[in-house]
Amino acid sequence: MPKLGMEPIRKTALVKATIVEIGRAGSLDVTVGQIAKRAGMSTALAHHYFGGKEQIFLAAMRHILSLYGAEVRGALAASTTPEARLEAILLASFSPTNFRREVVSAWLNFYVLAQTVPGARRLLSIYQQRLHSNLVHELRPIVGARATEIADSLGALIDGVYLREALCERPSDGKASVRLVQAYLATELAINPTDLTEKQKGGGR
Amino acid sequence: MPKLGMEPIRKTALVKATIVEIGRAGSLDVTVGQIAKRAGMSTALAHHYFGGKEQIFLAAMRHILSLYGAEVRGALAASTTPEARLEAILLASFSPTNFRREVVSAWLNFYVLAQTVPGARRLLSIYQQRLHSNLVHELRPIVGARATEIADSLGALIDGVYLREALCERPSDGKASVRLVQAYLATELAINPTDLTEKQKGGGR
DNA sequence: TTTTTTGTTGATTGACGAGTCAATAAACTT
DNA sequence: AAGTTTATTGACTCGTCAATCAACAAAAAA
Repeated sequence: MPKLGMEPIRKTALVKATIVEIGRAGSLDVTVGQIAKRAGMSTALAHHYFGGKEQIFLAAMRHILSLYGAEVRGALAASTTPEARLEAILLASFSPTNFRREVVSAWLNFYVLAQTVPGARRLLSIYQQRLHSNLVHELRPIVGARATEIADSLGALIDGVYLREALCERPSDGKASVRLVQAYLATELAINPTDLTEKQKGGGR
Repeated sequence: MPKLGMEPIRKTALVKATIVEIGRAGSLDVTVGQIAKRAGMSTALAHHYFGGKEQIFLAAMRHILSLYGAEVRGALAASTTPEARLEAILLASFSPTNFRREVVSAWLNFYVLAQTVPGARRLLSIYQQRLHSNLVHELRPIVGARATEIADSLGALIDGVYLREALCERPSDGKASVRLVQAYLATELAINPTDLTEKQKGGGR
């Protein structure tokens, strides 16, 4: 039955299966056999297309990251004001696509993977840098010099929310998470004008 | 050479070795052999005292958690005002003891462990609850009803900072982390009066 | 039609690792 | 002194799993 052009199909099947299996297992202790089985093929074929387990993992990570990236890009393109664009980034981060249980679990495990596999670390660094620069870009016009600082906090906060989501047994609640992060952001933005006004009035308190 | 009363000595040696090894490996893929070797004994002895790998891991987790707990308790006892006690909690969270590379890495991996091992999950839940209630207790007199909400954010933020610390290759910088979290806290506390005033003026959004 | 490329798998290899066991030895009890 | 408890380990079992290989099938190229 060898239809041609199987490679991309099989690869994406494997990648998706990998994410599901990692999500199910809650760890990277997932055998190539499990992944291959879920993807509907033999372990040999998985090795044939990817060469090794590590590369399967990296491909899965790349997939998650690119899904996330695409969603952010789309959301950004649809917004105009910095405020709206900030919200768009948050919304994308906690969208149903990215905030599914398995995905969050996979995400957490990729953090672990990044500790040992340089390739994984590189991917994660890129994601962090992009998030950071996106945030800074939108924050700058609103809060000026404090942009980087706030972006750091926001980044950490988002990661923290992900982390806690991975642990709690309730089904994911993106809404609540967005609200939490938005509340932080609102606070941070709300205090800024005050701060500025006070400074203009001449009174650094 | 069988001196008596070895059990506690060997157990703590194993626990410490476990944390070191997990920190070094950056994952839970650590063999009992590695742990035992670092602790200066045979694998058989490790099994003899703990019964199995999982129990060694749990003991290590309990150890980290109790270290952290002790430090928080001590810091709390030495402070009086809610503000000082809040700061004390942060300081303890990022103290050199708890914010060492290996410990942070172990911490991250315990999050992963908690996904699959109920015992680990229980331990982590206890930690989270305690942190949360500690924070709420100190926040309540300052921010009233917003206490739980802020405590949630703070908890997530702390975890997030830990997460990022585990990844970045620079040596741990507790100072900077405390500063980041404190900045958030300061913002949150600073805006509170304003918020109240606005609400009293009639604008619940 | 032969040949080559692409797809596919069952079976095998080789390594590694958790947990067990039997054996040895020193201390403590009676 | 004989027996019991505690400490300790080398050697072994048993399972698992990543990776490889040889072989087969079908489409494409020659």
